[in-house]
Amino acid sequence: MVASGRDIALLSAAYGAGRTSAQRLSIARATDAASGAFTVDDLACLARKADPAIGTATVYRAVAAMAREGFVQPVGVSDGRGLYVRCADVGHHHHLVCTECGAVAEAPCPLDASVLQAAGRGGFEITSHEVTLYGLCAACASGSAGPAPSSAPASADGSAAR
Amino acid sequence: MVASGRDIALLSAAYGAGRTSAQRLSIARATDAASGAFTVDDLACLARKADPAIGTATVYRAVAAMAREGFVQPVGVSDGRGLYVRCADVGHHHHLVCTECGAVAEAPCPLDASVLQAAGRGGFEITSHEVTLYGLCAACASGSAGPAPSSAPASADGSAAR
DNA sequence: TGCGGAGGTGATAACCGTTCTCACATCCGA
DNA sequence: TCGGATGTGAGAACGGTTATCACCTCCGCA
Repeated sequence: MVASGRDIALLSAAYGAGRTSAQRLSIARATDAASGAFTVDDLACLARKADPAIGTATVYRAVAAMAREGFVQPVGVSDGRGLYVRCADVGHHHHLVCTECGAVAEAPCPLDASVLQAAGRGGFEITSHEVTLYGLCAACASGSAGPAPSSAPASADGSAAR
Repeated sequence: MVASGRDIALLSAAYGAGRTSAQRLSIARATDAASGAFTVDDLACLARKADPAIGTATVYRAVAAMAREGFVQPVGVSDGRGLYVRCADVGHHHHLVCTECGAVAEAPCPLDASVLQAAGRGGFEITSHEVTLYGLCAACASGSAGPAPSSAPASADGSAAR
């Protein structure tokens, strides 16, 4: 495998201290190439452009490893398929999902301790939370409906707050 | 079918103005009997206590109809199975999920307009959002680990905020 | 009360995303 | 160079969900 210093940094960020391989590098690069949210299948297609022999099981294993490292984050389900996003920021944050083109941006946590405490009245002891914001990205909002990818997750799982 | 006035109200809340049936009544009652979050399979088991002949497809159709009416709400995925909760409040609200016993409580929306606007800096126009809070219910928090149902969704989909 | 159409039902097959298994290949430390 | 640990690909299996089809039930109408 031909890996530059940048690739080595990518592999270490994606898989931690585990073993590396050409396939895993292709998959890690595919997460960079993917704009917005992607399914395992999307990732497999992208990775196969670099290495057509990559198996489905390998992609699932790599995604699981990257999720374990926090390099990608699951953000719901689209059409019964798991949806992931590549997280540039490994700290605590949430996601803004464009319902038009599927683009995903990171957002700081909009909740603070007092808000969570108030929400947890009634004896609930809140330990973690999950926030996903849906709307239109700048490009889609300005009317010039951006290039909608074929796999655009119009709604992560249809359960957006009404 | 033997339906009291209360059952009629239940059916109308669950399925809107559509046609009713004994099976749908059993399924609507099962959502009441289910404590916390439930899968379609849980619901089918509960409904079959009243009517053992209810088919799987019927339960899926009924759940889809109830979700359309906002009578139940999807709250993620557990073990690849869709997870739903019965919503007493059809207005805008979110859910507190106990990671110990799977109990679900409703919580008022912890976000206000200014918070959402701040989160949407960068051109994102936020139209809706989804918040799920995880933690321990009063019973579990007090140490007397409540009765954990066999199907307890220890974590809705493992993607709770880190 | 009887009729007819709309729509719900149960059984079952099919679909499809995901996981498991197994033999083999590759990597890395000794 | 060797050997153990671990990644890989192919393909089968699993399991939740959906589609199909013939039949049944409900409801409005005359």
